[in-house]
Amino acid sequence: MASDLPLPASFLDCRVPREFYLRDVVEVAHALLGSFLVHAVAGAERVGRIVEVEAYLGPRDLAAHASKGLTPRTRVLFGPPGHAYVYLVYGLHFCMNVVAGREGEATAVLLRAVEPVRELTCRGNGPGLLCRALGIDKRLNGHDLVSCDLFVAALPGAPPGEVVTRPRVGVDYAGDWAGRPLRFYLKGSPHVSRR
DNA sequence: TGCACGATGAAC
DNA sequence: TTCATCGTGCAC
Repeated sequence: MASDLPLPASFLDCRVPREFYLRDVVEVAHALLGSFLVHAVAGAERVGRIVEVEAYLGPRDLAAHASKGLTPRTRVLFGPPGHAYVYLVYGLHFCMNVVAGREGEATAVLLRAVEPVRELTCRGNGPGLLCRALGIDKRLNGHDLVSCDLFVAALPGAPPGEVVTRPRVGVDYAGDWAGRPLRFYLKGSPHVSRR
């Protein structure tokens, strides 16, 4: 791993609390970089270190799903923070967001890439691959992240490293919002998605 | 009820 | 650059 800290036998003790998500979405996006996404499957912890994220700023953000308003699909986005918003893109791949901010703000962080740490089935450089690697699909939509089977963990004192800021990927349709610098990734990580 | 189009990934 | 593949939102 990029930061060769000793890893715990189980990441559950390092799980972040609800308050972690109850902050400004850009702040949460930065806090997620360098932390760990954990999915416990059949007794095994699948773990990836988050190296790339994007922030989506709610209904006013034309690139965000929340800009469609409250619909059956965006229900989870408008709900309480610390929950997973998982959806199908292009009929093929799943993407996972973390709901952030206050309930009703519908702000969220898209998890775009992880560095494989433990028990991953493939590489995780890209939002679709990330979900595939960790075994995340639509069934986890709305799942509480303050739980024992899908959660974010942060090691105390883990140095996140230098962060690169760029426009978000694949949102050219969003007008003025397309160019906003809301994509963040760890500089030099070979596990970020390309483009 | 139908239709256009994705917050992608992989192949050509 | 093209294509796979299907849920969603919106037009009609």
